[in-house]
Amino acid sequence: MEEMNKAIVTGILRAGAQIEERLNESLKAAQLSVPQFNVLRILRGQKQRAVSLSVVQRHMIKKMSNTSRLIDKLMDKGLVSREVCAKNRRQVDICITLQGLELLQQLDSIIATTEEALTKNLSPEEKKHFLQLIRQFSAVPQEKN
Amino acid sequence: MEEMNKAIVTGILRAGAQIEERLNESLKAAQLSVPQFNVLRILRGQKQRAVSLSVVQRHMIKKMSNTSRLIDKLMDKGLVSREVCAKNRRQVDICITLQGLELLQQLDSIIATTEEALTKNLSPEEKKHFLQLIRQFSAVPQEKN
DNA sequence: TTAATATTTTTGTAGTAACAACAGTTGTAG
DNA sequence: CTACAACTGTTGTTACTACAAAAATATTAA
Repeated sequence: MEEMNKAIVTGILRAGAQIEERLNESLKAAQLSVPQFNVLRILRGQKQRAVSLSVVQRHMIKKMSNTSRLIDKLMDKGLVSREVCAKNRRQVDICITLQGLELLQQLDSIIATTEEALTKNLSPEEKKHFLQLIRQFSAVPQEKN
Repeated sequence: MEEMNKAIVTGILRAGAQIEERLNESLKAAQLSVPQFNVLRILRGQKQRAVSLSVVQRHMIKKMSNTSRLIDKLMDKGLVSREVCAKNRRQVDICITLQGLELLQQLDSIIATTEEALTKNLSPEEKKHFLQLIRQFSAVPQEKN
């Protein structure tokens, strides 16, 4: 059983490395790193609403202590905007720009193709089952931070 | 279906991040990073046999272009030895030291516990099935490098 | 043998991440 | 109102990673 646990853990790590590698390739032309791309998608998910840094962090895959500098890079590229929140000046309102939305839209089909290629070894039935299991794996009993 | 592919991909990334986080905690006391730990296990898997850098790289989870410097760190800690290969002086023979083996042995139970905790949401049956699916996910048609 | 090519590892460089310390703003208690 | 604590985000520092170029050795061809 110990062996099985280890095999599962390394299997996930291996699959994750494989995914990151492919995504990196797909994003290279757009000069985006995987975390940057994910932040853009998080912001798009907020439907144009400006959100604070902490909200972005909560949605990120990795905790990432320096999200500030990641946003800096996206700012430099004109993909997001950032301004001090009027209601609480400790916070910053972050928002995806039109240019950011356009870039994402352009990447959508590329990424969809990559994701399809990555999952091609699984049949639709297997995908469904796998998704259920991977979610169960990551499920947290309580606390949803 | 596109949505399902995306959900699977992000699910794996999320699970992977979760695993790395836990492993990092477990290895912190030993001052090892996850890649360093994995290299040590790879070397142990070779049963004391000295192996070249490229062999280590082939077994690593991430390609990692600078394995040299990772090995440097392990050398500094006295966990591995490295010497120029006698038969082909381009290569280096890398070998885990006794001290490295002892450290691994000491970590084995800690890591086993961590891995068990990480997989606790799955029943034995589900683990078996999940392992089969994750392996299928990562399977490569041909080429086994 | 010499030159050209390939293989294996190392190193330079720049970008990215982790951790902790810091600064600015807000809330609360006296 | 002032002082203290809490919250939010930024910055300093150090270490790590990726990519490409370099160095050292081996192999091949002329």
